[in-house]
Amino acid sequence: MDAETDDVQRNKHPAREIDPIDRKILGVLVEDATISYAELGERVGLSPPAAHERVKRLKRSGAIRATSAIIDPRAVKKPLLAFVHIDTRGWGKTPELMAVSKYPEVEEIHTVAGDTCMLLKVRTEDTRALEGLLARLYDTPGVTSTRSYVVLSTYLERPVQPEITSEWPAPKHMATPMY
Amino acid sequence: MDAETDDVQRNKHPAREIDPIDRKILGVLVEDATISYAELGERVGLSPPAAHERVKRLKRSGAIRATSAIIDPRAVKKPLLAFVHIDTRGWGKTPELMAVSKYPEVEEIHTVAGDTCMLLKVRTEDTRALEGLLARLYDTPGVTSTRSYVVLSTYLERPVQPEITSEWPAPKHMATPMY
DNA sequence: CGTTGATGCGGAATTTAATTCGGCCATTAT
DNA sequence: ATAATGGCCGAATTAAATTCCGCATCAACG
Repeated sequence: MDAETDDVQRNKHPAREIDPIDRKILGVLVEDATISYAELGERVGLSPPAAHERVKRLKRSGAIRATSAIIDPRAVKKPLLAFVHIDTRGWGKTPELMAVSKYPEVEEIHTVAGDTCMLLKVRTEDTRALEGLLARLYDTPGVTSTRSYVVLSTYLERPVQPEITSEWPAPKHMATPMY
Repeated sequence: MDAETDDVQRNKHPAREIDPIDRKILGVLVEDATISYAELGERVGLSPPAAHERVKRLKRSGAIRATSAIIDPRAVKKPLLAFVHIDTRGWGKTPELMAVSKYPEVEEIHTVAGDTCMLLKVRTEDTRALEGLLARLYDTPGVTSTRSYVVLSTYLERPVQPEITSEWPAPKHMATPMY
């Protein structure tokens, strides 16, 4: 079982390497998921049915996990963005800690190495609601400390997860690391 | 000029409060942006044209900022997720710092209060590429120190920004803060 | 080499959905 | 009271998604 099968596949069908056209398609769909296949084909140089088939394959293979509307947080009254680092006893994913994922304020939960065990991305109506969330976290068995980073302003928040690039940008500085 | 006009409006048209049906629509669209208006209307209790008009309005008002395909980071060879905290001299948004937003590895840039000035969410192919990015950051004038949190595993990553709830979940613990 | 099978493509046809239109009802302002 | 507005529905029209073939390319295989 090679890396491809183990990684991307895992969840789904028979992989098949992502080619440059696929990357273009992904790039377009990240910007607008409701584009017509006619225009998508236009932009990537394919006929509408061909573009359609590519997209179907990308969905089947799991490369496209979902399509989603990007909501303005202010419109749903959750303008406050914060990152919360949590230290826990034992570093385990206990049921109590997992229950945190059911809080609607919590947008992401990751575990990271080092002192900080968990890292949350949360959105709330205001600092008062953030404090309420922190209170609930401290009530959660296993939580020993938290540190919050309240976002003052956001310069960049790309439409979605990874940035798609057709040609790989040469990381110029990588040739001369300085540490 | 009231808060609504100042906040949500700003970018766009004549606001008009988001009602429970709008919230339901947003919730559905966050889960799947390519659903047909027929089914959307079905789920929120409207006819297809009515649902269509609601969505158009939500887009015009800016509540729906965009639609996007959610890509599996492994499919585009960027399986490594990390959060990078950056301390800078002077706390200013200099052109050099803003140029960081052009790095394709960088998915989000926020400024936060406290010692840490900037907070980045980045995805790279591997730790080597992350180091390359850090090297570039250290080359950026104004950067004094960085701290990286490499994500070991992700428990939750909701399809998109804020969690949409039709009825507000009562924050039980908020009545008894403990600090 | 020639053959076979599989894959990806484009054009045309068909089915389905998006969009427009007109009229109705409720709420609000005059 | 009544006019005006906004939001909805059902029907009609337009546009797009999806299916259906036939063709070309490539690779494995005889």
